[in-house]
Amino acid sequence: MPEPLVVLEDFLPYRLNVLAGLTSSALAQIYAERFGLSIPAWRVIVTLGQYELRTARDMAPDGVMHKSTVSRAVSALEKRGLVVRRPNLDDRREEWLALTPEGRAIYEAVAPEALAVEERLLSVLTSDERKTLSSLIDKLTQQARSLGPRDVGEGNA
Amino acid sequence: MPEPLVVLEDFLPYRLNVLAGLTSSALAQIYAERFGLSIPAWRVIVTLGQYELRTARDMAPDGVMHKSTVSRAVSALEKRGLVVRRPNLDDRREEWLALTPEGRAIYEAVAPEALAVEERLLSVLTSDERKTLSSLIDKLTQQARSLGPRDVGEGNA
DNA sequence: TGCTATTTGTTGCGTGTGCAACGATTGGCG
DNA sequence: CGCCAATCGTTGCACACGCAACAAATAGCA
Repeated sequence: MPEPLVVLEDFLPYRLNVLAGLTSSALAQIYAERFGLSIPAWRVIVTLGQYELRTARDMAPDGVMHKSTVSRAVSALEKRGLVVRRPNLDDRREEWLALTPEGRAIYEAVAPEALAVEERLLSVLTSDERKTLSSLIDKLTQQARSLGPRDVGEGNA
Repeated sequence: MPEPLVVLEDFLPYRLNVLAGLTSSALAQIYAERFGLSIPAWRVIVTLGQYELRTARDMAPDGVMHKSTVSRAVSALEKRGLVVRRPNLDDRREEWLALTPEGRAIYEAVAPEALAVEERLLSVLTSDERKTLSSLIDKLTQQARSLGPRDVGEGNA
């Protein structure tokens, strides 16, 4: 009898989570089944492919990943010989991270597939719509950061 | 030296996950700290507040939540006296679920706060932008479903 | 210099999640 | 009717995550 106060399927955080979850699981399947990578590992790989040399903390700008998550992902990648650590002699608290040749090979194999999934997703949008979407995501993300300045981790709704 | 194949901060699945994670953690804080609800529990509560009478499987349309997640959330809510189960005599495999008065009270307390968070998020968008966003999310969600027809769970990128 | 606070990264712990297997019930079809 | 497949929901298991505490190193400041 009582009219609904919230309609879940119209609730923005819920819808964002459903969409993010769908895209993530599509990608995670590739990362895992094809390359044995977790999502944190993928993020480390792609960051090192992008920046060549980074510290563990740089992997999680704004606390998108928890530092313990990064630590374990890096350990796993190092054990597989995909990433190497080098001491930073200027600040021995941190370490420089870099891809090994094997790591780079995986990066060069995964990246195109990830981009292909992204492109298949975006294929239903026009060029203008993509720009609009990007702008809207930026606005919302910025606003969300200003509201809850805590760590993110994964996310539901 | 090698140019990046993927720029993570431009990668749509990543950005979607960051945004979804930020909004989720803002909401989860309210659910948990203020009402002792997990996110699956919140979804059950809001669904029952919306539909009055549902089965456990209805809580997870399209497999947005795993059925085991729903099962445990319902058990916890029943133990707290917020939800009741009734056998469905027409099909004794499933059970009808409904909010108790206490459950409804919590629903009526949480829902406005959740909507307030949503409104604060959306406050940076114009009315037209909100409609556009909604449309874009729908298009992408539909496309994402057509690509990977598996369960969702949470989601990263 | 010396002392405290801060930062980087690791690890133990508790918890929540997905998966797969299962019991119970129902549906489909010969 | 009788049998096998499919569906609803629960639970044991393994695993990943976040949190908090921690060690090591550095920064800030008197």
